[in-house]
Amino acid sequence: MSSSSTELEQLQQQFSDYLKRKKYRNTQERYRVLDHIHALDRHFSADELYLEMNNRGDRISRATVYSTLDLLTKCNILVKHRFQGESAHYELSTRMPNHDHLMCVECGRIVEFRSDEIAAIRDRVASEFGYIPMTHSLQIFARCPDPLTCEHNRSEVA
Amino acid sequence: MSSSSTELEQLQQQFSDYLKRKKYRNTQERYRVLDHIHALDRHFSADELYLEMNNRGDRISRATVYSTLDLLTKCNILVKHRFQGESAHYELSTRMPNHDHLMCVECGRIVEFRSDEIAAIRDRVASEFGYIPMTHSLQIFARCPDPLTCEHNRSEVA
DNA sequence: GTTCTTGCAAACCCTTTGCACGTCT
DNA sequence: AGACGTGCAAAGGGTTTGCAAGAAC
Repeated sequence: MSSSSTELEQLQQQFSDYLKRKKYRNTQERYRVLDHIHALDRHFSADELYLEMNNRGDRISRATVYSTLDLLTKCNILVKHRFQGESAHYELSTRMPNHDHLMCVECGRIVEFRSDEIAAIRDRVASEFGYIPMTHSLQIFARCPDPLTCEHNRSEVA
Repeated sequence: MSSSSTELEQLQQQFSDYLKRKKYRNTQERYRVLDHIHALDRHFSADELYLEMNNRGDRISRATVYSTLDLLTKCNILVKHRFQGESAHYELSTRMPNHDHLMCVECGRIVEFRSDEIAAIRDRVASEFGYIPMTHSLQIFARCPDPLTCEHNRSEVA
């Protein structure tokens, strides 16, 4: 039903609606950023996106990349995650819906998992406070089960 | 039942157990940081803590503050949050248990709310992957209902 | 034509690091 | 005594900002 070009068109429409609603301008740069993101299927940082676009000859400045990522986050096309000790990472809201992250506090290992319950709680809580729910970012901190690779074992065995 | 000195003693014991387990040393600085945090009842950043301690004549360096906050986070005495665009914020795990944060993507306003369900999901998910659950940080992104103060209204009314 | 956006580079802020000195065991 | 931790200041990395040139309306 939904071909990949249709999905991109939907994102462009969503972005365009937002820009119009806010009286921001429809610039080529903003749509070039969106197009490039759509071609990715993973988390990425602002700088990774900046470098990849320029490596492809799709010239753009860091300032524009940062500014556009901010707009795309505000209109709910992107989700922004701030993992421990790392730069901000973004991903399309439509990519792998309702997944979250479990991370080891010792070695930083990250596991992605799905939970529809959390999205339900999110929508309910936001509505209770009169907010319009958009998205969420949940990080569970835990200790990794791997005694061999986890730095856990500075001096203990498990 | 639990006086405030008892609560502090429990935290000190928890910290001391962790340091012993890891063969880290029991330094005065580490316990001074813990004592100061215990006296707070709010979120704080590393730099706020550094400044407050030094303003009180409780001299300590930034490097030690950062290092100690990291240890306190790893042993589950503190939770570390990374809110949008801000420096890392910490709070005692025992402060207002099981609460999370709802934030407006437009104006940054933050609402704290309680949900025991999320802690239950956290524990279940961590166990499923064989991890030892510790804590979590959930941020719900939404749009603020206040049309007067939320910057929302660059050009719209609601 | 006016206003907004872009690009560039410098500035900025938070955090980490290197090294000498001090402290814990 | 030896190893680890602290303090200081400088470096580092990600992000934001100021300003001139360019694009959108």
